Amino acid sequence: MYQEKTNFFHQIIRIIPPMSLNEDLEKLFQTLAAIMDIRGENTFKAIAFSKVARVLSSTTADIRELVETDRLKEIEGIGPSSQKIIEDYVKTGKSSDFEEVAASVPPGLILLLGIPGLGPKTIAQCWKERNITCLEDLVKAIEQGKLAGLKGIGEKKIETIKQGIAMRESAGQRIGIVLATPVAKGLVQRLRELPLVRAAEFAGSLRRGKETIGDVDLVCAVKKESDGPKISEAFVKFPEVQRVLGQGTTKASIVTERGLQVDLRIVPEENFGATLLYFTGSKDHNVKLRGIALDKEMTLNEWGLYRLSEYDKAEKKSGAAPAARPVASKTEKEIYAALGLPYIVSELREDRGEIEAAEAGKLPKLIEQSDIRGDLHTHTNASDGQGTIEEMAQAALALGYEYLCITDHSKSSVIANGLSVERLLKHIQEIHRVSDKLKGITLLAGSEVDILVDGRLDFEDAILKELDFVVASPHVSLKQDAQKATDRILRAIENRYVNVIGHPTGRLIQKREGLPLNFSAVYKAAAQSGTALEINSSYPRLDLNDIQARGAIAAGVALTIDTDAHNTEGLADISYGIQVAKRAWVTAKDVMNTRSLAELKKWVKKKRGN
DNA sequence: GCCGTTTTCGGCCCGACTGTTTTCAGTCG
Repeated sequence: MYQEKTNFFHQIIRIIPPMSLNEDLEKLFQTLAAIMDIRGENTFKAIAFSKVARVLSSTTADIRELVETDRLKEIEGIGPSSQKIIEDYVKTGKSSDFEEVAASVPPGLILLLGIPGLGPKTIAQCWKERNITCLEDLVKAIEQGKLAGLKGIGEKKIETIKQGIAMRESAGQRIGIVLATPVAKGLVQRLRELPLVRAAEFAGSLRRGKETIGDVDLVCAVKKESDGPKISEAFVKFPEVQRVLGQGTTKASIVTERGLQVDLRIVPEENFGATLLYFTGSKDHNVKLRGIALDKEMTLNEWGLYRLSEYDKAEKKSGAAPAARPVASKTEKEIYAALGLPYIVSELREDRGEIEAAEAGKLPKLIEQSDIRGDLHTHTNASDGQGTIEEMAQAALALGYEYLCITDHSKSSVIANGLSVERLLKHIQEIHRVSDKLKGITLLAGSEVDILVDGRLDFEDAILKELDFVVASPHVSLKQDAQKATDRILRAIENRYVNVIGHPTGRLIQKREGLPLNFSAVYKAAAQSGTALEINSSYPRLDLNDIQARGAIAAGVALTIDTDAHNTEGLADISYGIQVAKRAWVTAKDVMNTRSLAELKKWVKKKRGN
């Protein structure tokens, strides 16, 4: 049933959007969904609009082009109403349909939906019966006791809302995976060491490899239900725990010293796979799986996959598995199999076509860390790194790499102690000298040459020519407009000595937007010239991101996955780049540093044209 | 609002928890 859509998706994926339009429309449809909720319209209207928002946020299709060629309606989830809104917006920069709806609800109410414990029904009630139209009104109403008397709202509810507002105001923003991953892995390790524990994993967006997360979800399996309390008891006493938020027989919730909230669920081992699947998400992925289950007259929940006929008759009590024999529940793999699907790795579970691809037997064989044969973007103490050439080489050797490219900064990066031409030429010799000395690994003499504001490079071609490999990266002037930024990167791509564009946008997660590139043009030039784009694995770069990297490979662009390591430990960050690559559907053949050294050299030579 | 190889109308994923209730509505993930 998804075949046709899948084929279409593969066709349109070749065209890439200017990000801002997609983001604008995403926000518009999110708002529309929120308004539907507050107005109390059919819930499925809101769900339909939020689905449009999500589809737009995760597509690599060029919306403008889809509008021009009248193919918008071919995207699953976009019906006539949404189509009209998108078309109007693309053509005129606004949508009268949207504005009309938006005018029906005070804009301040939409922000209230972000308060935990406060939902659309209550917000609508506050608005209609107490004339509350924004956060300030709400705070005042609570202070003056004006919420009392509303149907279904008692003292406790008001207290919940108050706490929700406070929580939102002090809300720690989302936490980077680079902080959360070690904590989660440490806790999982401790759980596994407990005598009664049969299995433990982290779930949630952390397991899906998202770049930031809200909290950490852990799932832990025990032999029998009655073991739960002991695990819960032990968990809240782990040394990382700073504060205990809640502790029950099947779940516990704590905060670590860095303010990271961790929720633990404890289930019998026969339900472990179902619970892990459920809490790994994404929600949209799970919704689709449940739909498939229903098509097969089964039902999927956090306890397992059950035949509807048996499930309906079974006795159910809260907090325990239903008294029916599941079709599958112990492992995720068994559940997917029972649904007629191959196993889908967690990084793909975003409802971005993975279920349709799985049904069609077209899931890609994703890249693994073990496919990486070398790192092509690393620094030493010659510029702003901390290790010597040899120390970096030994660390790369320990990772099993065949080659390592040393790419210290170029002369304009003064703050980073960038190399002058003279220093660079000596550095090249030194890299080759160390390489000759070492067994088991080859060092390439490279440079991370600055892409200057107008796209010129920081070294002349005559110098670049002396290098084995060139990474060109933007470091300054990262607030250019789209035209200037794109021209700048295109000019660098066209240079025959440039092999990779390093961290192409220069963004920093949660800190800096980066260059607003016209990716469609960048991909085209990169593919035609034989220039790779980098997935920079160091946090908070992760640049390209998952959507951009997926667009790149669909456009036939080669990638590299590098760490930009500034010390020996930094080389291990490759795992984060691999996660981004997996989320981008990247296979080993899409990535240049999975190739042998000979192939890599051949590729460099080809672009140089000699 | 969106969708369709049993449907162009009538469905649309599921359970836990909380608070306000006396059988349920709202919120959340």
